Amino acid sequence: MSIRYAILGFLSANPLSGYDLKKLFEESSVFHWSGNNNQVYRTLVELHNEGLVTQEVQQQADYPARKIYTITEKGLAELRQWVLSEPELPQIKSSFLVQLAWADQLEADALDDLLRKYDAEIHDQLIVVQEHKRRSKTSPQRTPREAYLWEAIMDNKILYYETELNWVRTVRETLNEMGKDK
Amino acid sequence: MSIRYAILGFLSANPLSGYDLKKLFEESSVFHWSGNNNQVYRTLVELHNEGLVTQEVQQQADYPARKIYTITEKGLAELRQWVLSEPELPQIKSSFLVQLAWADQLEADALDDLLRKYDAEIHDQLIVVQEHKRRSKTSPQRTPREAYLWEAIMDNKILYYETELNWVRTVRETLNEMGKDK
DNA sequence: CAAATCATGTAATGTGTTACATGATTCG
DNA sequence: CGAATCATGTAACACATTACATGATTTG
Repeated sequence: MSIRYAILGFLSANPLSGYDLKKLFEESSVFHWSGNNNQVYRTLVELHNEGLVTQEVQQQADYPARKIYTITEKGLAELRQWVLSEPELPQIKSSFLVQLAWADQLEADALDDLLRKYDAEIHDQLIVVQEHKRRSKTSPQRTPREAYLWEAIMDNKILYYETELNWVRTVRETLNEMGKDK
Repeated sequence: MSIRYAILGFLSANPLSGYDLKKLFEESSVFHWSGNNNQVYRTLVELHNEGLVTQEVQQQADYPARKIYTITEKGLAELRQWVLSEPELPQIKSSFLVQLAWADQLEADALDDLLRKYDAEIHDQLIVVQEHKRRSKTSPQRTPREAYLWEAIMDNKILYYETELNWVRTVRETLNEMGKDK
């Protein structure tokens, strides 16, 4: 999947500029792109060439001009079609699990330190998404059902981090138990 | 993180050929690379140039020659250092959540269908990793602690899919409840 | 006899990040 | 007065996938 459908999605709620989209991606944890300019601006040019969006230049006094992109009928159709396409499995890249796989060479306390740091990182991130859900600004919320869907998406993230946190704590405890036996 | 540490990790247990590594990546769900030739063979050449592995060509009657790679002291040192490096947050790319975000345009039954398909996919994958854990072939298992670490890694995956499955079922039920009200 | 396996490798393309570049304005 | 914000865009590079290519052997 590429960023194009996420962009079409945002535009289906509101016309936006590249800069707006960039910020939406930066702020969001669900839309996993970093919000780098290169990708956003290039994709908008592509979508424009394909006639999925229209462009309107908005002049502003004392500020750079904004290019406002609006989704077309064709763009809406493409989005609708993609939303109906076969769901894919989430792709998880956990460099931490790879580290753990070869962590047997470490001393007990170095390993515990690693787990402690991972615990802290996950915990921080959990706070971030919980806070995010409370504010829930990214959501268009046009209908009650849409509001629920966005809430469910946030809950998915929260559940993930909660599960991860429980897991790492169990692992730490078990390893410490094992350490005592030696 | 790049594939190089995963390769060094596998080589720290056993000398292997590029083809062996490719298959390990293909079979594994934890090591998230697809096992494409390009990356594996190129990375091995790089590691060889940097002196982190040595290469030995093994001639075989009736089969193509294999290039067996063995990790060097320098390679082991680099691996050890990486294992101690700051753990990173897992990167999750869920195109399904992006689909859901814009799924309010769908009819109730089309949306339910989407959720049902996701449920099925996750369920299948859960079976795969559970089976994987039972066989647990990828693991070198040199010490009891290492055996536990590999088990914990498998459990992490299993917990993830279980949580995901519970989540999608709750979402489906809630949406069906909401549908009745109409 | 077709397909899969063994084993290597390259080409083309997709996807994503960081850093660079510009230039005015506003905020601390 | 330095840093951040607004707003656009490009260059270079990192990481990853699919497909192509070869050629013998084994399995269904």
